[in-house]
Amino acid sequence: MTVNIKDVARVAGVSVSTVSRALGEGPVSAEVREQVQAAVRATGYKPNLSARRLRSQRTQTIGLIVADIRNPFFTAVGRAVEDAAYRAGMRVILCNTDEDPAREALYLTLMQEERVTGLIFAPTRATVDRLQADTLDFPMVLIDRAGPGGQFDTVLLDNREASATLVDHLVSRGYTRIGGLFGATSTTGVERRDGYLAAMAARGLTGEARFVPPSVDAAESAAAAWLREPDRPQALLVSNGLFLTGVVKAARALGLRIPQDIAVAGFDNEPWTELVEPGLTVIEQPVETIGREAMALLFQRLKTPDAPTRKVVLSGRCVARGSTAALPRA
Amino acid sequence: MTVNIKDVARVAGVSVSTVSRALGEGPVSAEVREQVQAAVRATGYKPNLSARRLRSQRTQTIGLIVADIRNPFFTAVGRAVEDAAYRAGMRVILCNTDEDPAREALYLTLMQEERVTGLIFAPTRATVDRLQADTLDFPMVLIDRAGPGGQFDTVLLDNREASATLVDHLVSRGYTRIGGLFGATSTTGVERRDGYLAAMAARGLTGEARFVPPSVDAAESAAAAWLREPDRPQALLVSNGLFLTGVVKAARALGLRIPQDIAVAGFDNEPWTELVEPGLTVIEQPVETIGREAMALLFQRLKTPDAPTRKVVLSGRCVARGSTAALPRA
DNA sequence: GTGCTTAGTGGTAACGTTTCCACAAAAATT
DNA sequence: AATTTTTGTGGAAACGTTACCACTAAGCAC
Repeated sequence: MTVNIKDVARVAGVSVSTVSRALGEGPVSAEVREQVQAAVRATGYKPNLSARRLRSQRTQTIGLIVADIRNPFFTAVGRAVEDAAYRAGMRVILCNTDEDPAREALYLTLMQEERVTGLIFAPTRATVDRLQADTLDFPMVLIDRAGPGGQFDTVLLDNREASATLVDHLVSRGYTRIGGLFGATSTTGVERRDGYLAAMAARGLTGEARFVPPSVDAAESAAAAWLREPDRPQALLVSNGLFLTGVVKAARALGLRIPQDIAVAGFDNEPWTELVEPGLTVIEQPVETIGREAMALLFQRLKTPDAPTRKVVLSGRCVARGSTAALPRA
Repeated sequence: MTVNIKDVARVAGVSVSTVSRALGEGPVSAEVREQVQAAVRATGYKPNLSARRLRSQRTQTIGLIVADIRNPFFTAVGRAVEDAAYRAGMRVILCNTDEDPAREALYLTLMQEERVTGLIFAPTRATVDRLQADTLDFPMVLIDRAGPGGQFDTVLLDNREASATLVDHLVSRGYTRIGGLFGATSTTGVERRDGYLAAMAARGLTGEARFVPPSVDAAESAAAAWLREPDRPQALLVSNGLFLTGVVKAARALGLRIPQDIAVAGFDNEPWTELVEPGLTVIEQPVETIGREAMALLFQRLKTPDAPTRKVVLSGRCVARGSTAALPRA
């Protein structure tokens, strides 16, 4: 049926092992290498990666488990991870969990069965505590979300700082009654909540944080309900790009103007946040850096398995726009 | 080192073949199956997928090659493909070509080496003509872009119709000087251009189509240049979601109001197109359907390899918004 | 009771590579 | 010139599965 290394060997008039060496490393005379390459071209030989992986015990595959590739944060990170992987001659297996712990568990065992070289994982709060380094046969790097202290290499945003930056920004523009909308399933949501509450307290203000399931629709209805309340906040701090869409939708639906009726500040500097009037103030996450750094940590770990665990904390950049324009003096 | 099927057999007190049968199909007594499962739990056995694939000659893997997963169209399609694949117990290998023919060729041979069960591919114009069914050892389904007539199963939008719908819509709102911005590397761009020109001609109007490389920045600078010309068009038809971002950016930068100074109609009903004032008129593509349908075609082809090639053409839905509001009578 | 199917099991040969080992010839060292 | 090292090569044993074949014991029809 399909041509294998034996066929190439026969055509080239050399042994199987010589073909293997000619295609990979190993001492082969220039003459023989030429013959082998010619035989490969003549036969249309394509090495079988399953066989190679089985024999060599190196899969050259890395796993990437995220909540939802449609979340623009994960889209960008995923793309960066894949670029880095393919550049290093590795493949990527991508899995979407939709923040469902059952699916996380499923994909985690899939990764074991694939014998991945390494894994990059953005876990929910529910599974993050169950994670045990010693049950895995490969290194794992956590992204976006914090794991149990010091067990895994991690790369994430300084979420407390970022939230505080947004609070400070809002307060400096005159807002005092500021509400916060956070993702319920991730440690990220919790950290951003904490940073928000701490910054509010430091200013002598009391905040109100609400948690919502991670979807545009959930954010929209939560925001709509909140904005209909008689003593609705003057400003909303919104924990991610999906939520931002929902919040702006809700504001529009209620006929509320941004920022006059409700100011908005959030996360993820998507192109459209600049375009929707009057421009949304956001924390820009260094998404490419996060993906690249995660791969770098993974490769480092593979090289030096016993090195101490590293945690890379990156700072976001505050992009101020019209959605948080200064409140007119009362 | 890592536990294999032999270890399980020893612990369960049965033969290797019995373990294999107990975990897969095949006649096994209830009692023995129970023992095997216990042994699997006790040993923490995880089957080695590389070995399984090599021996069974079934990789249960499908390839997905797209231009850029960050293009929201491909993000959504990709997600739908992955859902369908995992539901069928298959994995997905995702590759981004950035519309580069060299990378397309690279990934195509990668797919051969992976011995994928099937491939879903959105090729550039440059490679689409080179594609030969007989050089591939697996079925391939083309998405979004048309291939050489009748050689491959295909699922795509009715691009001519969609463009014509937008033209008709614009004309009915009073616009006559309508320009078109299309992607240079895909047949999609060409088809949308054709539909646009035909519809214009049918109305007795002459159109002007410009092609740009597939990136936000290219679209932005092309649009900016066009809109600075003295006899700039009244309306712009924009061939995809990435371009839309660029065009709106360009209009904003030049201080042009939408639709008073420049009307805009485009493709891809992203959430933000509703939010950016005054709302962008777009053709909504049935992205989930496209992904699911591609997988369905693939499975159908695997079941009946010799069935005639099928081409599924889906209609877009026109979502009219403020960016194409009626022109005041002159 | 004899033959015939079928469920359940074990042994073993693949699947297509890479890697280890042995060995010869050539090259480098003493 | 004798020796050690290096270079290039082939044979064969893995890697961890599944699938094929052979076989026993049990069930069934006559």
